[in-house]
Amino acid sequence: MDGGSQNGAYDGRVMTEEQMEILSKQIAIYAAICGQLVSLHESLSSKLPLSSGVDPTGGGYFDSMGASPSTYKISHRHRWTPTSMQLQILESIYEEGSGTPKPQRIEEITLELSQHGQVMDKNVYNWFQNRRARSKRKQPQAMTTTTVQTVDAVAATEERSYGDSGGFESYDHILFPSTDFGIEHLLDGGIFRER
Amino acid sequence: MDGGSQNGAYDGRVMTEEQMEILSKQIAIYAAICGQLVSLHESLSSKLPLSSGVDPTGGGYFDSMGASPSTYKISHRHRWTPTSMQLQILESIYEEGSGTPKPQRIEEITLELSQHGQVMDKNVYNWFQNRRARSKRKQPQAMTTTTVQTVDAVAATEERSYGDSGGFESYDHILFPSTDFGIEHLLDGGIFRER
DNA sequence: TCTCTATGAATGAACG
DNA sequence: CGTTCATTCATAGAGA
Repeated sequence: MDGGSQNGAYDGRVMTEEQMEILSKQIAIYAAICGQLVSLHESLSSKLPLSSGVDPTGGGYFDSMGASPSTYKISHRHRWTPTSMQLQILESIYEEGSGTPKPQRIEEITLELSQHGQVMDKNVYNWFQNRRARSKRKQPQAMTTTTVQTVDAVAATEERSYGDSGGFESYDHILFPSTDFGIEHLLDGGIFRER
Repeated sequence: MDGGSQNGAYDGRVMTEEQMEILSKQIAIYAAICGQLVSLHESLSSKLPLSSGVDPTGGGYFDSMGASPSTYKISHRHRWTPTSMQLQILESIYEEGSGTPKPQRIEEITLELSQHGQVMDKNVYNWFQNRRARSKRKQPQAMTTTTVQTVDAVAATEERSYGDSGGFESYDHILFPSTDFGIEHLLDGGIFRER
């Protein structure tokens, strides 16, 4: 990336660290998703028995399933870490208005999440608990107009436009949204291209 | 694995309805994710990397100032650094016997500290948490100066052992995979575009 | 400059 | 539920 404006002692228009960080995160999620997408594609298009609990990319932190069944020492890599996908789903559900995670609902969510990585009910429960607790503990400390070149206030406009209809409960709801990205472009260019 | 089209003895190179369906599914998921990605971006881009997304507090980040005589860089967000004054106060309070400062107390302390530099209660909270955790870990080990490294080394070793099963344990591994997706393209087209 | 350490911050899990 | 503990990640600053 040429960056261009490298003239001078101070370059202002290249990415800031912050943006870089954000970008990284996005790419991370994007990459993870794409990986799963590919897996899904392979599974489905070859009509393989799509066994439950496909764990392609998202959650490799569990060293359980794998090489030696006899020597599964369940290394103490405790502490479940939600995958990007799982996080998205969880947040969606959280904002779904149902601020109260019903005990039965937990299981449903768990089931859904387990499609993207290993999860237990307890994890989901904890997550919601923490989430709520955390939300409440927000500091009334007013920001002193730090304005780190905050890009847009558009967030307010489009914010959570997806959360109202209870979308992520099952895939049926998101199967055919009004997509109109440059799909062909993407397909042709990168995702589906084999390397 | 290509054939096997069961409905109809027709095996061609064009897409079958089934495949079409699959593709649609994939695209749908992809689209949904991208939508959330944008939301995530909006959340993140306004402030620090709060991976959980919603933190409207806009808790401004700032840089330590005051004590350090020469260099104060206002542009570096991230990581509050307590001034020496603040440190003294904090330590005093810490030793005051109140091993666990109550949440309300935190605010008082924050107020007090803010007289000597910018602080947020979150910072104070974290400080006490870390302080206590740190003390506790040093105690049980009669480490005589050199042992510290040993322990750390062991820990480090154990930590670094992840990634064997495909490696998605932490973001580090998926932040920049060998992606070939035209990132710049995407950026230019949508995510980072201001509107 | 590069590395290593100290420590602020994030968060899953647990306690009352 | 609210609060606290434990573990881990990331980064600023010191040292080589």
